[in-house]
Amino acid sequence: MTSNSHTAIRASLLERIRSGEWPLGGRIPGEAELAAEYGCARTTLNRAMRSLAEDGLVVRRRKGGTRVSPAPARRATVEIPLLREQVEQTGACYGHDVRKREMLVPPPSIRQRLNLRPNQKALFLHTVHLADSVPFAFEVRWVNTKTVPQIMDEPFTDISVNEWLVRSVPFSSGDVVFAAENVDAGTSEALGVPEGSAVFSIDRTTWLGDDFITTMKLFYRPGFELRSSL
Amino acid sequence: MTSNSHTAIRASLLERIRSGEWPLGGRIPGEAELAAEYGCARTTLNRAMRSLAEDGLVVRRRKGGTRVSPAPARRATVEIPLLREQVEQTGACYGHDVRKREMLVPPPSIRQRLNLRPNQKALFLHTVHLADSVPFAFEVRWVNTKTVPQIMDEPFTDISVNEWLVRSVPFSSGDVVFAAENVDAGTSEALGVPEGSAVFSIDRTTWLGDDFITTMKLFYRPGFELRSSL
DNA sequence: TAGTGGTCTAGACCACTCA
DNA sequence: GAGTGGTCTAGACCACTAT
Repeated sequence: MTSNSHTAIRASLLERIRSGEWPLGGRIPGEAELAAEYGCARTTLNRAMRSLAEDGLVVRRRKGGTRVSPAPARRATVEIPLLREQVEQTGACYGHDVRKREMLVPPPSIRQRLNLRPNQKALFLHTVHLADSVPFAFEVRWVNTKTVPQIMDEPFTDISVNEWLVRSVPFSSGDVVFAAENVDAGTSEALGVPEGSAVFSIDRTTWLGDDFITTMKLFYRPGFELRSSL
Repeated sequence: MTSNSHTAIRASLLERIRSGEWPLGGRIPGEAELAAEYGCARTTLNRAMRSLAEDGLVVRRRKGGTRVSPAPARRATVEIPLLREQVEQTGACYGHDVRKREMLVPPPSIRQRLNLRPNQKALFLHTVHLADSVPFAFEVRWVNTKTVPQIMDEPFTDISVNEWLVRSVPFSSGDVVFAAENVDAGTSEALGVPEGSAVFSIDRTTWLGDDFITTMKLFYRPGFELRSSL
């Protein structure tokens, strides 16, 4: 049990919201008043209330005061761990197999995403991620070698492209798209599942500042679930 | 452009990480030192650095100091809006159709999730969510009427069960599971798609304090994508 | 225009943990 | 034991916006 003041106050405020003391959409007393009630500095109360606001539970406006959010933001935070960790968490042994690795001129859709010039080549990779030697996920990736030239010297025998990038590129922002798809022939073969099976896919593009690094699509073995909490 | 001190400092720190000034896994100067460098109070620098830590970009430990995270947490925050809003964002007109509504004794798996006694009934609902009169998502839901008795009096003609719950229950925590599935006969009929199509599903259970409220499974029309950013 | 949250400061003490 | 982040305070000024 964490028992800082701001944590405890946050919990107390949350309880008062849950109990209905402050109804949905209703106004909550001001910071000064509550700080006096809790016997703390306004700064401390502010931190607790700000935390609730960041979670979308209350809406705050200068002069307008703080209100209980009438429709709390349903925001789920999903962890996207390294595939190796994901596999090892299930107790299985991780492995990976690079099925394809070549320099190619990408199709227009990818070229645009990676912000490449026409006819400029990029590194194209197919990787099968294994859990106890059974296919766990199939990865199709394009890497912008202009941004990450060192990647050309990597054998990817010990660590996967996925992991190499995470551990080599300082910090990158990115877009993610989750979807469900019926697998095509190539993917079904790589995953060892019947064609048409429903697979969970994650399509991710990352960049560093203004420089595009990589775009990747990952198809998980049927039965895969992405868990989270609200 | 937001230009508070802590926001600006956070951005500056992030830039210094990206630039490689502080390498992956490397140690960052202490708060006191950086505060002096930026000419601000330690509190302000602390807030900026804490924000980076919350995003998983740096790892902080007392005495150990602050280090650039060697493998930044890949954490995506996904918004789970009301279905109505989700539909309206696409420019379509929202509608919903309650296909089934009855009090039933739930199967054991659901009974356990809702924490009900054996033979205790719960409200069972089938709802089809429509976008311009075309099925957009199919919802199967169980509601614990002991926790939310008022729901029995609701007609759900104007607003959907989904929305009624969001607007009536103060705040709830919950679990969410995202998956991909080949639709079964009943769902394919409700969505008007061929049996076996890959659909994106969200399975969500919510509760208020220790009281379970509802558990729901939502199947989206094929082609649905959940977008997010890192 | 006045009230409310947003931010910042300077200083203090504490808790954790590395050496 | 000592260094570093975690937290708290009391007070101040500012920015936004409801009335």
